[in-house]
Amino acid sequence: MVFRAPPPGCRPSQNMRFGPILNRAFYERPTVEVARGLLGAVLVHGPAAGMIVETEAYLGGDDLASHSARGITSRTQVIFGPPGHAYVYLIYGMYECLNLVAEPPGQPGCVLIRALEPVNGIELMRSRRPAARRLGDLASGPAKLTMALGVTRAQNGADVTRGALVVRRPTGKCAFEIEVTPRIGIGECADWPLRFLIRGNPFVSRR
DNA sequence: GGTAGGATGGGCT
DNA sequence: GCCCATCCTACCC
Repeated sequence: MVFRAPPPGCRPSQNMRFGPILNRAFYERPTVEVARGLLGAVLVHGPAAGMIVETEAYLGGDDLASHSARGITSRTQVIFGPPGHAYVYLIYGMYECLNLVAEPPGQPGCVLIRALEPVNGIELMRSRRPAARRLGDLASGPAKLTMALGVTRAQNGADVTRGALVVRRPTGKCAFEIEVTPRIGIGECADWPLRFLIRGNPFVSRR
């Protein structure tokens, strides 16, 4: 199967070289700053990689949409731990979603990665995502991208500042505007403006 | 182009 | 027992 070429615009080049790994200090900041800062960065898992084009912030305090809202449990303890770690959870009994923990240790806050623009290892991603018919379907959703990258609950609690699963700065310049909308698929706090996406990027989960 | 409905299991009341 | 931070298929314009 031949994928249609991606449209022109602010695109990462395929087989691009990446910059340095985002370090602990990057994540040890307010969750919204981390969510915005992750846009344009490259999520790498082994040979597969994609540029982050859509994120959502899940806060502490009175954000009742957050899994951390009802306190520390065996599932949510990672969110209260040190920043720069992966929080991966099972959703609808079938799919897995990847978050990156923000805020100082002890303070809850995490960023859901909602969509990637595939960059490297696209054939491998295709083999992991047989249902994807177009390049734009490969990683354009929180569970699609974990399938494409091979991320599972085995990575829950993993340190994303070192190891197989990391986030890197892109090299070179890539200017874009950040669009802000309410988060998708939640009941509580449904109108809070905590979804961030690269404006005009065709690989987001929805417009 | 669009959407209704089903899959499927862990977390929490 | 109910609720999901979802995706895919079938079916209908």
